[in-house]
Amino acid sequence: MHAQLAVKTIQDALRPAPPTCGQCPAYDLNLCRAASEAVWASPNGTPLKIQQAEHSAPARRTICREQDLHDTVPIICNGWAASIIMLSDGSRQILSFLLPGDIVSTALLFEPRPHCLLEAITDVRYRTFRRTELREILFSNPELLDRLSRSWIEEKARDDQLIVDLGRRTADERIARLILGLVERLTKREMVHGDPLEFEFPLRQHHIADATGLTPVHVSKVLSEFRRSGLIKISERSLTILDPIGFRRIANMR
Amino acid sequence: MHAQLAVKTIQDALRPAPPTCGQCPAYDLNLCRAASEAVWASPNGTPLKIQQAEHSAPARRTICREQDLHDTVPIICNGWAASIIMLSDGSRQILSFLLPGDIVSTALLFEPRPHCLLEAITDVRYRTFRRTELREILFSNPELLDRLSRSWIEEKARDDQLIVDLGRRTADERIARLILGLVERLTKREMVHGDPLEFEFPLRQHHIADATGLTPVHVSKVLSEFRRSGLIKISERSLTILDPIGFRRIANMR
DNA sequence: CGGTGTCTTGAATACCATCAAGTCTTGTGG
DNA sequence: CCACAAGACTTGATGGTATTCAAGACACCG
Repeated sequence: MHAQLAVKTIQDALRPAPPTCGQCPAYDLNLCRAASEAVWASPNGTPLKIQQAEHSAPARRTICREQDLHDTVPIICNGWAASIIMLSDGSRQILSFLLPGDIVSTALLFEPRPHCLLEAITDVRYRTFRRTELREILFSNPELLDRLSRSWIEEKARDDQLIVDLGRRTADERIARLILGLVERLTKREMVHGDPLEFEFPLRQHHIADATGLTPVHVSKVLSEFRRSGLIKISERSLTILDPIGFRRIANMR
Repeated sequence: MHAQLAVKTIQDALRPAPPTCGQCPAYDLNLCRAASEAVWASPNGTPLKIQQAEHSAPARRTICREQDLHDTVPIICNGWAASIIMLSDGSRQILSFLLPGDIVSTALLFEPRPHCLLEAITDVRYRTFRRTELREILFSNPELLDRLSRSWIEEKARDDQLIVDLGRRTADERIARLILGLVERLTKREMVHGDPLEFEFPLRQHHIADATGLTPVHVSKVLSEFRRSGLIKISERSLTILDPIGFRRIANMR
């Protein structure tokens, strides 16, 4: 596999100015914003700004590999990404989809090795912070520590839910729950439009398959069935939930 | 369901003295030990010992429920427990088995609600620390913070592995990997005897089923097949791995 | 224009669940 | 101590869900 890294800071500088953090849909819940705004006391007493760098990766590009060592922690600014574990026979399991404002994994604050592949789904902009600095800042400020602990808890809760979904639910339930989980997270970021619920949906069916432990073929069949039942509509990389009540019923069959 | 809580500190006092922490098989990797030994500065400057209480629960008893609120964090001293998510149709998913020295979940340092059921598998002794105190201590001492971060990372890594196992592996692989994962953790605690590998194995087949997303019936069939192939032996609540190489091959089929 | 990636559909198959019956063990109360 | 009930495990028969295999339609891109 042709896994060229996508650190192209120089080219970025030549492109039209990227949106500022204030336009980030995750502005209010963003660790990145908090860290950027934070000022900390350096060892010699001078207040310092945290160092950061902005990067981008085109859709489908690998952002970092499982065995790479990094002294920086990435946070997604824009676009969708996925953290993925690959098996030797080529099958893949997506651990989580990363949306704007998400820290890739809170565990990265403590260890340099991500243990999973990070892949861009859409074009992605992301920011990296030096691990030691970021950790220092987050732990030295009670309000930031609180914010960190919430994202830690949320990360853990989503892992637990995924375990239950993969262990104990049918294909229909898994897929419906995946979509509703995304709706919830997108809603917090104000990336979902009103009634009926509609939002940008860049996932390919193979992404859904890799996230739900199914095959792309079966995902296709389930989604077709959802459409035939009038539950959802998918077109132009956009998803509409036509029957929220019926759809939630599928997701909560047990 | 008859889920009486098992906090019987008074009765405990009447029983023969429990083994000391020094005899805990997880002594060296134990957060509990570190916390117990730690001394911290109180608001008025006096050094304080952390408060803790010791409890016990008999096998099969619920230790705490998903909706309970606790201002304490439990750490297992002795015996096996499981954290479990229950679905409304009665099916269960075990998120993790808890062994001596394990903190139930690092997320409990930040939130009072466990989100999952905690159940004793064998008779269990456990210790509870006040959340605010424990957090304070762990975060104020760099060596303890390091220890905490390691157990956080390990917890995350095990969650990720479970997700992959449930999403992408067959029944044979899941069961073999569950057992080998336990061997690894028990070995660190010096709870595995030499060659051939043998150890106390208190899990019922329904525990294995709940942990691997299978049915007890199918677990029985797979284990029988493992025995017939001469890979393992189970008797008297004790498990022996007769053919480590063959068994690991099953666990790493992809 | 061929190539690649994406999605769909049908047929055959594998894996695991469900159902059912029976053995054996463990615990409990009379 | 025995009788009985409940839990744990096994085994076989049957069925359903999801996989695998295969072929074709369609869009997009260099």
